[in-house]
Amino acid sequence: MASKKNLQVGMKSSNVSSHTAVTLEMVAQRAGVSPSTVSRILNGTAVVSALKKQAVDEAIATLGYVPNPVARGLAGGRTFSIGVITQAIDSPFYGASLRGIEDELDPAGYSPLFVSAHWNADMEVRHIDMLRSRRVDGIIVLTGRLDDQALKTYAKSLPFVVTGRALKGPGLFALNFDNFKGGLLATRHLIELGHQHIAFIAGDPEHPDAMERLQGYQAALKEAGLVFDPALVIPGQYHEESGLLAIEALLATGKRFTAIFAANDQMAVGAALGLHRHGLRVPQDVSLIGFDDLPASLYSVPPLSSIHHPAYEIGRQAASAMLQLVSGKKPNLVVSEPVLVARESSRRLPA
Amino acid sequence: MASKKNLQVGMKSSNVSSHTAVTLEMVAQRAGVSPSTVSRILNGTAVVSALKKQAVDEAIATLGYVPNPVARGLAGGRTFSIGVITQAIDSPFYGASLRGIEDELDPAGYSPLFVSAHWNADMEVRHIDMLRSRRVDGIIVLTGRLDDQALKTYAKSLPFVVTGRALKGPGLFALNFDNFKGGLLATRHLIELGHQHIAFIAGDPEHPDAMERLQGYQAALKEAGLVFDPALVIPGQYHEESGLLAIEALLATGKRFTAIFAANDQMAVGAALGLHRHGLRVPQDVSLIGFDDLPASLYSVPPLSSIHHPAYEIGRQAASAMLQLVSGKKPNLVVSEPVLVARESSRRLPA
DNA sequence: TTGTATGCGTTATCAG
DNA sequence: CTGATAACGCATACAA
Repeated sequence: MASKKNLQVGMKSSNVSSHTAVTLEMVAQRAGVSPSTVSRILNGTAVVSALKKQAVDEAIATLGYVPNPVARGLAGGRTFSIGVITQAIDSPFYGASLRGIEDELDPAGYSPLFVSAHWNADMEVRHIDMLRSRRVDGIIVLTGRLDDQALKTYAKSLPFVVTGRALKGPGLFALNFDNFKGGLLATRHLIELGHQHIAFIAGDPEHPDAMERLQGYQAALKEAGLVFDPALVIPGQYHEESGLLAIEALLATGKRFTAIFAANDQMAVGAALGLHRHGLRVPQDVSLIGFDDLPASLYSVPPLSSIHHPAYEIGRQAASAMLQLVSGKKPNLVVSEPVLVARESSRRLPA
Repeated sequence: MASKKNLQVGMKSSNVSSHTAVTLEMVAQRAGVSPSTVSRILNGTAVVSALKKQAVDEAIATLGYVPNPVARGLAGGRTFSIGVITQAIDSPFYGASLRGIEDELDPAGYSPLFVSAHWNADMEVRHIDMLRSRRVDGIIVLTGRLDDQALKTYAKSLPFVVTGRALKGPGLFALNFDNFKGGLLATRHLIELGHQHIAFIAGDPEHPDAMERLQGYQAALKEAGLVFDPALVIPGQYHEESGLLAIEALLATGKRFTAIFAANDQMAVGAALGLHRHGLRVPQDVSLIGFDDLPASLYSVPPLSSIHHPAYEIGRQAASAMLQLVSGKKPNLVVSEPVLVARESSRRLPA
């Protein structure tokens, strides 16, 4: 009993708990049962008499016992830790997902182990091996670069949850977001505002989602009967610098454009600065819309119109799916749809 | 032996490594030595004959042996994992520090265990307990809320590295940043530009660093012979919303001001939007400077002047210090000084 | 239902 | 210098 101990030792009351060296064995002794019984109760492995369960629960409470995840891991049991492979630990977009994962895992007693792969498939493999050597109970991969087949193979021996792709397989769950539709919505928005010359700042062609957004853009153009001009599509790399550079490239073409759709908010922000540098005002001279709806986009000048991409929710869902996977259930989740968030960076084209 | 098994099963070769079940014992057998010897070589615990070392190294290489951190942890050895307590896993500022920590720890074979305490001392305590139960080799606390005494007590049983405070103690290393000087530099910059009515958007009074920045602001005013007007100091919470609200509050006072120093970039960005909403241009009508120099500040419209706060470096240094601490050395690092980064949001006051 | 014995992969403590 | 042997804390076949 913590209070009793404090009394005995006469130690100065403090919120610093001395490291709990309370073992399962001690609990067993206190409760007058065998260690296995305690283990059974802890894991629900088998049915035990209500009486003993009582005693054990009490012992656990008074002793303040907390299982040692390390020992559990070694014994072949679970480590209660989930590996999470993100691309950059400081990404403004994935950051929200990480928070979602953390929020979902924590109450369940699981700890996330975050690692960054920097868009590098080899590093992803290295990290997966590392995570397995640490005996994580499962791995969540946020938009990885690993090919689907490799992922499927991995999933045979360890639960996997992946975002950003459509996949199915045993021990594998995928959460895909409709990037095509997002691209469609963004472009439609601009078109409905009267714009007919819409430039597109593309994401890295290596990213499937970037390509899907481009296709959405093209589809919207087509359904509106507008011509698709490849010269108005500027390549980018999903970061601010790309947006800035894209404006230069765009202006250099001499083509007319009254609106820009950037494949993500970071590039949109860069584009806004590029426009500003050339004395072009947003939205008076050029309408601008991004994609992802980063928290910061609400505070850009002017606030950026965007396509909401529920990163936090996706994180929670991925973690939730993982929790179900590790407990043998089959995840059953629907990912939310992209939705347009019209703010001040886009406006109707003056007649 | 993995290769033999593969042969038997005739399994398709793939780049997905089947989980390395290569144990230290197998290495020992292959090398014709005892497990203890292998362990010694691995940890440099004792001197072994060059000959045996050769054999063991070879066995390790050919077998592709990789130590099991979990077993190491249980055996009382190190887990090669470092707990990192940040305040929000998706903070734009701390994100850079996390990356620094990751970059420094990874090559050393250590893994960070990131957890968020959300500026809550109780949660910090909970996380520390959790991390200890996971047998981390040390804990890095990024600007925690825990009181110094508690931290010192914890550090007696486990290496701690803390940022954002000045502390000393056994097994404890603190990396403090000179926020006062930063505040001084920012304000001086504005004064040198001819501004005499400088508002200050303060950070949360609960944060010591926020108070230090305020003091720097006051000191700069004083050394320039300018009067300190408390009405020009608006409270804030370090987030964008605060900046936005601060502008309203500032304007409501009716006081004159030609420049604003926000205690961090996030509030500066919010302030920029607030100014924009009132038709006030930055920097033509109001000069603005932030603090922290977030990566995104380079791309705000206009690019934000700020005080560079080397978050990434601090992360690396914290991790480096931890690495030294766990290996019994005494860290010897100097934290870099704040430096002014003048961009386009601040300009000379027209005569 | 419950207890006993064994093993998980390493490190650490002993003897030699 | 090196090799047995005992923990580390828990889960789990195997017995009872």
